[in-house]
Amino acid sequence: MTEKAVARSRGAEEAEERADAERNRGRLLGLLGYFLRRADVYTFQSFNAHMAEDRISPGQLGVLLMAEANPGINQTRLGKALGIDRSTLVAMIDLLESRALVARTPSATDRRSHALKLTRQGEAFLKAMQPRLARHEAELARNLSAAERRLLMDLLARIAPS
Amino acid sequence: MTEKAVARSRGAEEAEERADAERNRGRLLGLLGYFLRRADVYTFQSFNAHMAEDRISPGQLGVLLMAEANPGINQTRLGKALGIDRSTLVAMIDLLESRALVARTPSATDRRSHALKLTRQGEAFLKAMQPRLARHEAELARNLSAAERRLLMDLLARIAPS
DNA sequence: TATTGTTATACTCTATAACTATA
DNA sequence: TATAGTTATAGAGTATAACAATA
Repeated sequence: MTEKAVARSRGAEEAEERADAERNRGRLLGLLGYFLRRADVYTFQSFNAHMAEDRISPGQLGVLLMAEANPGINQTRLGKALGIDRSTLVAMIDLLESRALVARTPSATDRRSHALKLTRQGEAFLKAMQPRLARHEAELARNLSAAERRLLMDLLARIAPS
Repeated sequence: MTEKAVARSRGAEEAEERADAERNRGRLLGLLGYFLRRADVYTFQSFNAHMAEDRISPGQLGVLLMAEANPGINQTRLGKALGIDRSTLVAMIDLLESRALVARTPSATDRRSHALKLTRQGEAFLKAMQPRLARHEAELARNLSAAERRLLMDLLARIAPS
Protein backbone atom coordinates (compact mmCIF):
# COMPACT_ATOMS: atom_id res chain seq x y z
CA MET A 1 0.00 0.00 0.00
CA THR A 2 1.44 3.37 -1.01
CA GLU A 3 1.35 6.31 1.34
CA LYS A 4 -1.25 7.86 -0.84
CA ALA A 5 -3.40 4.72 -0.70
CA VAL A 6 -3.01 4.66 3.06
CA ALA A 7 -4.06 8.28 3.22
CA ARG A 8 -7.04 7.52 1.02
CA SER A 9 -7.93 4.54 3.19
CA ARG A 10 -7.59 6.67 6.32
CA GLY A 11 -9.87 9.21 4.70
CA ALA A 12 -12.42 6.52 3.91
CA GLU A 13 -12.33 5.28 7.49
CA GLU A 14 -12.90 8.76 8.79
CA ALA A 15 -15.77 9.18 6.38
CA GLU A 16 -17.21 5.92 7.70
CA GLU A 17 -16.86 7.16 11.23
CA ARG A 18 -18.57 10.35 10.30
CA ALA A 19 -21.33 8.37 8.61
CA ASP A 20 -21.71 6.32 11.77
CA ALA A 21 -21.90 9.47 13.83
CA GLU A 22 -24.58 10.70 11.49
CA ARG A 23 -26.54 7.54 12.00
CA ASN A 24 -26.98 7.99 15.70
CA ARG A 25 -30.46 6.71 16.37
CA GLY A 26 -30.92 8.92 19.41
CA ARG A 27 -34.16 8.53 21.29
CA LEU A 28 -35.43 5.94 18.85
CA LEU A 29 -33.32 3.39 20.72
CA GLY A 30 -35.54 3.87 23.77
CA LEU A 31 -38.77 3.16 21.90
CA LEU A 32 -40.17 -0.35 21.89
CA GLY A 33 -42.39 0.65 18.96
CA TYR A 34 -39.31 1.41 16.87
CA PHE A 35 -37.80 -2.04 17.36
CA LEU A 36 -41.12 -3.68 16.66
CA ARG A 37 -41.50 -1.83 13.39
CA ARG A 38 -37.96 -2.62 12.28
CA ALA A 39 -38.39 -6.30 13.08
CA ASP A 40 -41.72 -6.43 11.29
CA VAL A 41 -40.37 -4.78 8.12
CA TYR A 42 -37.47 -7.23 8.12
CA THR A 43 -39.89 -10.11 8.61
CA PHE A 44 -42.07 -8.99 5.73
CA GLN A 45 -39.09 -8.74 3.39
CA SER A 46 -37.72 -12.12 4.48
CA PHE A 47 -41.14 -13.70 3.97
CA ASN A 48 -41.41 -12.35 0.43
CA ALA A 49 -37.87 -13.40 -0.42
CA HIS A 50 -38.27 -16.96 0.84
CA MET A 51 -41.82 -17.52 -0.39
CA ALA A 52 -41.42 -15.85 -3.80
CA GLU A 53 -42.21 -18.99 -5.75
CA ASP A 54 -45.35 -19.58 -3.68
CA ARG A 55 -46.75 -16.17 -4.69
CA ILE A 56 -48.44 -15.68 -1.33
CA SER A 57 -48.53 -12.85 1.20
CA PRO A 58 -48.29 -13.27 4.97
CA GLY A 59 -51.97 -12.35 5.24
CA GLN A 60 -53.01 -14.90 2.63
CA LEU A 61 -51.02 -17.60 4.41
CA GLY A 62 -52.85 -16.62 7.59
CA VAL A 63 -56.17 -17.24 5.86
CA LEU A 64 -55.03 -20.65 4.61
CA LEU A 65 -53.79 -21.71 8.05
CA MET A 66 -57.00 -20.52 9.69
CA ALA A 67 -59.07 -22.45 7.15
CA GLU A 68 -56.92 -25.49 7.84
CA ALA A 69 -57.34 -25.24 11.60
CA ASN A 70 -61.03 -24.26 11.47
CA PRO A 71 -62.75 -26.03 8.59
CA GLY A 72 -66.11 -24.40 7.85
CA ILE A 73 -65.32 -21.06 9.54
CA ASN A 74 -67.08 -18.08 7.97
CA GLN A 75 -65.38 -14.97 6.57
CA THR A 76 -66.39 -12.52 9.29
CA ARG A 77 -65.14 -14.75 12.08
CA LEU A 78 -61.91 -15.53 10.27
CA GLY A 79 -61.33 -11.82 9.72
CA LYS A 80 -61.90 -11.03 13.38
CA ALA A 81 -59.46 -13.73 14.44
CA LEU A 82 -56.75 -12.29 12.20
CA GLY A 83 -57.63 -8.65 12.77
CA ILE A 84 -58.61 -8.13 9.12
CA ASP A 85 -61.77 -6.30 8.08
CA ARG A 86 -64.26 -8.58 6.31
CA SER A 87 -64.35 -6.24 3.30
CA THR A 88 -60.59 -6.66 2.96
CA LEU A 89 -60.98 -10.41 3.17
CA VAL A 90 -63.20 -10.66 0.09
CA ALA A 91 -60.45 -9.99 -2.44
CA MET A 92 -57.97 -12.12 -0.51
CA ILE A 93 -60.29 -15.11 -0.59
CA ASP A 94 -61.22 -14.41 -4.24
CA LEU A 95 -57.56 -14.78 -5.05
CA LEU A 96 -57.06 -17.95 -3.02
CA GLU A 97 -60.24 -19.39 -4.50
CA SER A 98 -59.07 -18.58 -8.05
CA ARG A 99 -56.04 -20.74 -7.30
CA ALA A 100 -58.37 -23.40 -5.90
CA LEU A 101 -56.60 -23.36 -2.53
CA VAL A 102 -59.78 -22.64 -0.55
CA ALA A 103 -63.46 -23.15 -1.37
CA ARG A 104 -66.51 -21.16 -0.34
CA THR A 105 -69.09 -23.84 0.42
CA PRO A 106 -72.70 -23.22 1.48
CA SER A 107 -73.18 -23.08 5.24
CA ALA A 108 -75.55 -25.74 6.56
CA THR A 109 -77.03 -23.41 9.16
CA ASP A 110 -76.89 -19.85 7.78
CA ARG A 111 -77.50 -19.10 4.16
CA ARG A 112 -75.91 -15.65 4.45
CA SER A 113 -72.48 -17.04 5.18
CA HIS A 114 -69.92 -19.19 3.44
CA ALA A 115 -68.22 -22.12 5.10
CA LEU A 116 -64.57 -21.85 4.14
CA LYS A 117 -62.60 -24.99 3.53
CA LEU A 118 -59.10 -25.81 2.47
CA THR A 119 -59.17 -27.83 -0.75
CA ARG A 120 -56.96 -30.83 -1.48
CA GLN A 121 -54.82 -28.47 -3.52
CA GLY A 122 -54.72 -26.10 -0.57
CA GLU A 123 -53.45 -28.92 1.63
CA ALA A 124 -50.86 -29.84 -0.98
CA PHE A 125 -49.85 -26.19 -1.24
CA LEU A 126 -49.26 -25.90 2.50
CA LYS A 127 -47.22 -29.08 2.45
CA ALA A 128 -45.13 -27.95 -0.51
CA MET A 129 -44.32 -24.50 0.87
CA GLN A 130 -43.54 -25.87 4.34
CA PRO A 131 -39.74 -26.13 3.83
CA ARG A 132 -39.58 -22.56 2.55
CA LEU A 133 -41.67 -21.30 5.46
CA ALA A 134 -39.34 -23.17 7.81
CA ARG A 135 -36.32 -21.51 6.24
CA HIS A 136 -37.95 -18.10 6.58
CA GLU A 137 -38.68 -18.76 10.24
CA ALA A 138 -35.15 -20.05 10.73
CA GLU A 139 -33.77 -16.85 9.29
CA LEU A 140 -35.84 -14.74 11.66
CA ALA A 141 -34.54 -16.76 14.59
CA ARG A 142 -30.99 -17.06 13.25
CA ASN A 143 -29.60 -15.17 16.26
CA LEU A 144 -31.91 -16.72 18.86
CA SER A 145 -31.78 -19.97 20.79
CA ALA A 146 -34.92 -22.10 20.83
CA ALA A 147 -35.68 -20.82 24.32
CA GLU A 148 -35.17 -17.21 23.28
CA ARG A 149 -37.42 -17.67 20.28
CA ARG A 150 -40.18 -19.07 22.49
CA LEU A 151 -39.63 -16.25 24.98
CA LEU A 152 -39.88 -13.65 22.23
CA MET A 153 -43.17 -15.10 21.05
CA ASP A 154 -44.53 -15.00 24.59
CA LEU A 155 -43.45 -11.39 25.10
CA LEU A 156 -44.99 -10.36 21.76
CA ALA A 157 -48.25 -12.11 22.66
CA ARG A 158 -48.42 -9.88 25.73
CA ILE A 159 -48.39 -6.77 23.54
CA ALA A 160 -51.20 -7.71 21.16
CA PRO A 161 -54.34 -8.94 22.91
CA SER A 162 -55.01 -12.62 22.22
CA MET B 1 -80.90 -15.97 38.36
CA THR B 2 -83.94 -17.86 37.09
CA GLU B 3 -83.61 -21.30 35.56
CA LYS B 4 -84.34 -19.76 32.20
CA ALA B 5 -81.62 -17.14 32.68
CA VAL B 6 -79.21 -19.89 33.71
CA ALA B 7 -80.15 -21.86 30.61
CA ARG B 8 -79.67 -18.77 28.47
CA SER B 9 -76.34 -18.12 30.11
CA ARG B 10 -75.31 -21.74 29.59
CA GLY B 11 -76.32 -21.40 25.94
CA ALA B 12 -74.25 -18.24 25.62
CA GLU B 13 -71.25 -19.97 27.14
CA GLU B 14 -71.58 -22.84 24.73
CA ALA B 15 -71.81 -20.39 21.85
CA GLU B 16 -68.69 -18.73 23.15
CA GLU B 17 -66.96 -22.08 23.29
CA ARG B 18 -67.99 -22.82 19.76
CA ALA B 19 -66.71 -19.42 18.67
CA ASP B 20 -63.46 -20.13 20.46
CA ALA B 21 -63.20 -23.50 18.77
CA GLU B 22 -63.69 -21.75 15.47
CA ARG B 23 -60.91 -19.37 16.30
CA ASN B 24 -58.29 -22.02 16.76
CA ARG B 25 -55.15 -20.42 15.41
CA GLY B 26 -53.58 -23.76 14.51
CA ARG B 27 -50.10 -23.62 13.10
CA LEU B 28 -50.04 -19.82 13.26
CA LEU B 29 -49.18 -20.17 16.95
CA GLY B 30 -45.87 -21.74 16.02
CA LEU B 31 -44.84 -18.88 13.73
CA LEU B 32 -42.70 -16.07 15.09
CA GLY B 33 -43.65 -13.98 12.06
CA TYR B 34 -47.31 -14.17 13.05
CA PHE B 35 -46.70 -12.79 16.54
CA LEU B 36 -44.49 -10.06 15.14
CA ARG B 37 -47.13 -8.94 12.69
CA ARG B 38 -49.87 -8.94 15.32
CA ALA B 39 -47.74 -6.93 17.72
CA ASP B 40 -46.82 -4.46 15.00
CA VAL B 41 -50.42 -3.91 13.90
CA TYR B 42 -51.40 -3.34 17.52
CA THR B 43 -48.51 -0.92 17.94
CA PHE B 44 -49.50 1.04 14.85
CA GLN B 45 -53.08 1.39 16.04
CA SER B 46 -52.01 2.38 19.55
CA PHE B 47 -49.64 4.97 18.14
CA ASN B 48 -52.36 6.54 16.01
CA ALA B 49 -54.83 6.53 18.89
CA HIS B 50 -52.45 8.16 21.36
CA MET B 51 -50.84 10.62 18.94
CA ALA B 52 -54.02 11.64 17.11
CA GLU B 53 -53.75 15.30 18.09
CA ASP B 54 -50.12 15.42 16.95
CA ARG B 55 -51.11 14.34 13.40
CA ILE B 56 -47.91 12.39 12.92
CA SER B 57 -47.10 8.89 11.70
CA PRO B 58 -44.53 6.56 13.24
CA GLY B 59 -42.32 7.10 10.21
CA GLN B 60 -42.52 10.88 10.45
CA LEU B 61 -41.62 10.75 14.12
CA GLY B 62 -38.63 8.64 13.15
CA VAL B 63 -37.49 11.38 10.80
CA LEU B 64 -37.88 14.05 13.49
CA LEU B 65 -35.95 12.01 16.05
CA MET B 66 -33.17 11.28 13.54
CA ALA B 67 -32.91 14.99 12.68
CA GLU B 68 -32.77 15.74 16.38
CA ALA B 69 -29.99 13.22 17.01
CA ASN B 70 -28.07 14.01 13.80
CA PRO B 71 -28.34 17.71 12.99
CA GLY B 72 -27.28 18.35 9.39
CA ILE B 73 -27.79 14.74 8.19
CA ASN B 74 -28.77 14.46 4.54
CA GLN B 75 -31.89 12.76 3.22
CA THR B 76 -30.25 9.72 1.67
CA ARG B 77 -28.35 8.86 4.82
CA LEU B 78 -31.37 9.41 7.01
CA GLY B 79 -33.42 7.14 4.77
CA LYS B 80 -30.84 4.38 4.92
CA ALA B 81 -30.70 4.56 8.70
CA LEU B 82 -34.48 4.15 8.94
CA GLY B 83 -34.82 1.70 6.06
CA ILE B 84 -36.86 4.15 3.99
CA ASP B 85 -36.19 4.80 0.31
CA ARG B 86 -35.04 8.36 -0.39
CA SER B 87 -37.88 8.85 -2.88
CA THR B 88 -40.33 7.99 -0.14
CA LEU B 89 -38.64 10.44 2.15
CA VAL B 90 -39.26 13.45 -0.08
CA ALA B 91 -43.00 13.70 0.60
CA MET B 92 -42.49 12.93 4.29
CA ILE B 93 -40.04 15.77 4.67
CA ASP B 94 -42.19 18.07 2.51
CA LEU B 95 -44.96 17.54 5.01
CA LEU B 96 -42.77 18.07 8.06
CA GLU B 97 -41.27 21.16 6.42
CA SER B 98 -44.72 22.56 5.64
CA ARG B 99 -45.40 22.38 9.37
CA ALA B 100 -42.03 24.03 9.96
CA LEU B 101 -40.84 21.13 12.15
CA VAL B 102 -37.71 20.49 10.08
CA ALA B 103 -35.76 22.69 7.66
CA ARG B 104 -33.79 21.81 4.55
CA THR B 105 -30.70 23.99 4.82
CA PRO B 106 -27.89 24.20 2.25
CA SER B 107 -25.05 21.79 2.90
CA ALA B 108 -21.72 23.52 3.46
CA THR B 109 -19.79 20.81 1.62
CA ASP B 110 -22.08 19.38 -1.09
CA ARG B 111 -24.48 21.52 -3.03
CA ARG B 112 -26.45 18.48 -4.18
CA SER B 113 -27.62 17.63 -0.69
CA HIS B 114 -29.72 19.23 2.01
CA ALA B 115 -28.63 19.43 5.61
CA LEU B 116 -31.70 18.57 7.64
CA LYS B 117 -32.29 20.33 10.92
CA LEU B 118 -34.96 20.30 13.55
CA THR B 119 -36.42 23.78 13.91
CA ARG B 120 -37.30 25.44 17.21
CA GLN B 121 -40.87 24.50 16.47
CA GLY B 122 -39.73 20.95 15.83
CA GLU B 123 -38.05 20.87 19.22
CA ALA B 124 -41.18 22.28 20.83
CA PHE B 125 -43.27 19.71 19.02
CA LEU B 126 -41.17 16.82 20.32
CA LYS B 127 -41.40 18.20 23.82
CA ALA B 128 -45.16 18.70 23.61
CA MET B 129 -45.93 15.23 22.27
CA GLN B 130 -43.58 13.52 24.74
CA PRO B 131 -46.25 12.69 27.36
CA ARG B 132 -48.49 11.15 24.70
CA LEU B 133 -45.61 9.14 23.28
CA ALA B 134 -44.81 7.96 26.80
CA ARG B 135 -48.41 6.85 27.30
CA HIS B 136 -48.33 4.97 24.00
CA GLU B 137 -45.12 3.22 25.01
CA ALA B 138 -46.58 2.48 28.43
CA GLU B 139 -49.59 0.86 26.82
CA LEU B 140 -47.37 -1.37 24.68
CA ALA B 141 -45.47 -2.45 27.76
CA ARG B 142 -48.55 -2.64 30.02
CA ASN B 143 -48.05 -6.37 30.58
CA LEU B 144 -44.26 -6.27 30.80
CA SER B 145 -41.86 -5.48 33.61
CA ALA B 146 -39.08 -2.99 32.90
CA ALA B 147 -36.66 -5.89 32.54
CA GLU B 148 -38.97 -7.75 30.18
CA ARG B 149 -39.43 -4.63 28.07
CA ARG B 150 -35.67 -4.23 27.77
CA LEU B 151 -35.30 -7.93 26.99
CA LEU B 152 -37.95 -7.71 24.28
CA MET B 153 -36.14 -4.79 22.65
CA ASP B 154 -32.89 -6.76 22.69
CA LEU B 155 -34.50 -9.83 21.15
CA LEU B 156 -36.16 -7.72 18.44
CA ALA B 157 -32.86 -6.04 17.64
CA ARG B 158 -31.45 -9.48 16.95
CA ILE B 159 -34.06 -10.07 14.25
CA ALA B 160 -33.57 -6.86 12.26
CA PRO B 161 -29.94 -6.09 11.46
CA SER B 162 -28.85 -2.93 13.24
C1' DT C 1 -83.35 -4.79 13.42
C1' DA C 2 -78.92 -7.05 12.95
C1' DT C 3 -75.57 -9.68 10.34
C1' DT C 4 -72.90 -11.82 6.07
C1' DG C 5 -70.82 -11.08 2.08
C1' DT C 6 -70.01 -7.80 -1.33
C1' DT C 7 -68.80 -3.51 -4.02
C1' DA C 8 -67.11 1.13 -4.64
C1' DT C 9 -63.97 4.04 -3.11
C1' DA C 10 -60.13 6.15 -0.94
C1' DC C 11 -56.10 6.54 1.88
C1' DT C 12 -51.41 5.22 3.54
C1' DC C 13 -47.06 3.37 2.84
C1' DT C 14 -43.75 2.02 -0.14
C1' DA C 15 -40.71 1.12 -4.21
C1' DT C 16 -38.86 1.61 -9.23
C1' DA C 17 -37.38 4.27 -12.98
C1' DA C 18 -36.05 8.33 -14.97
C1' DC C 19 -34.83 13.23 -14.68
C1' DT C 20 -31.67 17.51 -12.93
C1' DA C 21 -28.00 19.38 -10.74
C1' DT C 22 -24.19 18.67 -8.98
C1' DA C 23 -19.70 15.88 -7.61
C1' DT D 1 -19.35 8.16 -14.05
C1' DA D 2 -21.63 8.42 -9.74
C1' DT D 3 -24.59 10.59 -6.28
C1' DA D 4 -28.54 13.71 -3.94
C1' DG D 5 -32.86 15.14 -4.48
C1' DT D 6 -36.98 14.98 -7.06
C1' DT D 7 -41.07 13.48 -9.85
C1' DA D 8 -44.30 10.30 -11.93
C1' DT D 9 -46.25 6.24 -11.32
C1' DA D 10 -47.73 1.91 -9.59
C1' DG D 11 -48.47 -1.70 -6.29
C1' DA D 12 -49.58 -3.52 -1.84
C1' DG D 13 -52.48 -3.35 2.19
C1' DT D 14 -56.13 -1.58 4.55
C1' DA D 15 -60.53 0.76 6.03
C1' DT D 16 -65.35 3.09 5.61
C1' DA D 17 -69.88 3.33 3.81
C1' DA D 18 -73.61 1.45 1.59
C1' DC D 19 -76.29 -2.40 -0.55
C1' DA D 20 -78.76 -7.12 -1.16
C1' DA D 21 -79.85 -11.36 0.92
C1' DT D 22 -80.86 -13.51 4.97
C1' DA D 23 -81.41 -14.08 10.01
